[in-house]
Amino acid sequence: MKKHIPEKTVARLLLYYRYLYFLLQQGTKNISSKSLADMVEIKDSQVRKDLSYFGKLGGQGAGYDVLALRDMIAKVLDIGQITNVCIIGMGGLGSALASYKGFEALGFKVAAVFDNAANKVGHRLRGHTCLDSKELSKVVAEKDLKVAILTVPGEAAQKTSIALEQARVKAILNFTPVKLSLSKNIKIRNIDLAMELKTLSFFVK
Amino acid sequence: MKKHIPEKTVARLLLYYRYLYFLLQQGTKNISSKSLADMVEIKDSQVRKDLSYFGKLGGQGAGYDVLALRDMIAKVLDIGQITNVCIIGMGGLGSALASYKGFEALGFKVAAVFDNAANKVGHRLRGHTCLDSKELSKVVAEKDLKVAILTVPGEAAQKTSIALEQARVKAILNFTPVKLSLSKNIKIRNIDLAMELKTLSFFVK
DNA sequence: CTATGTGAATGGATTCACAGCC
DNA sequence: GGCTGTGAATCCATTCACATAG
Repeated sequence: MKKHIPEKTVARLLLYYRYLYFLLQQGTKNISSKSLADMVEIKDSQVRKDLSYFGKLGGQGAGYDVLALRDMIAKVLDIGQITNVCIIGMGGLGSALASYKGFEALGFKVAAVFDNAANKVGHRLRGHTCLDSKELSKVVAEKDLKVAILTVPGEAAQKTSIALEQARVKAILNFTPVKLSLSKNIKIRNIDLAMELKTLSFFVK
Repeated sequence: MKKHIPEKTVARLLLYYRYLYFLLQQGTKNISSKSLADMVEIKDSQVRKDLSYFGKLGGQGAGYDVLALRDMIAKVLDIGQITNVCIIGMGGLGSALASYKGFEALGFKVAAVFDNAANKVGHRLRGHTCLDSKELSKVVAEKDLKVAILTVPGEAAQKTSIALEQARVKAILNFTPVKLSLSKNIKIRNIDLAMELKTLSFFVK
């Protein structure tokens, strides 16, 4: 039971959640750290350590109650709550993410999409009316958006991210290969798809 | 100058490469580990440690030669070589990746795309004729594909990944939220977009 | 006797600090 | 003097191992 939770642990909680969800559907009531660890292909001690950040959850000698554990994780991760997000840059990737089912499944709702190309602004794209990037500040404030997904071309990334910061967004999921320089009040997570592919293929030898 | 190169180092090499490329265009001939580190927002010692895996590259007291360094990284990472990849699952995400410019920029070429839906197979999608997943083995062998991008729905992931293994693919970039169970001869890299978004938004509090 | 919760040990990556070379 | 290359020190995450509760 500590205060600071590592990022890796948060990521694993979600994996646990998915399996617990599945187990519940099957009617499984109880599970040991070992069984859960096997499903995720990690060590049982890792599971216990991760869970220990959140207090005593399992009866000793008896494993964990699946329902209680799932609910605890759901609460910690705010699963069940809807979180509104916006997407800036409706190119191929942005458009795909605008209708990505995986986000919905975790309670994310794409509440606004932006672009600055005249042939996109004002048009329906993947169920959303594309807004002009100029309206970012206004819309972010109106809808109280805290998280943005950045899928603009690299050249526009830094400029757009400054606009996001000014619009008081709290976090950016950055799909551009550009290192964003912003104040550290704003949390950034980078996903560089080409880099992932390159790193993967490097080890194929 | 060691033998085993950490994955994190490989990922950073690509960042260095991008900046070196840019510096060359500017006509910058020489750079210190400190300047390069500042651009990437890491410590200078990290840069030197990463580079030291590949031998002595910088004149001591004199920094690194931009051109030589860029070429070294290009060689290590096979930049300039075309690497053919395939995509399995032409939903929204798969389609977006099929025409993703970032891949091209690093020398990846989408050489085949697959799906098993009757309304997709045989049709042109993003410049590629969608092939039937049944032909995986045949096409992978013909085109000597080593890397696959997996963007099928979660339910189909494990089954499809087995087909990929049988087709002798060497690496999979897995966009499904499913933990693939395969032999360890096959290298897997997981990108769970919803998890990334969830992990990011967890820390917004 | 079983399986948790957690300090202690390990392992890996990052950072420091400085000897060595330009 | 300036800056690299690298062992040593540090930091953080994972794993071990065991006292403890049921």
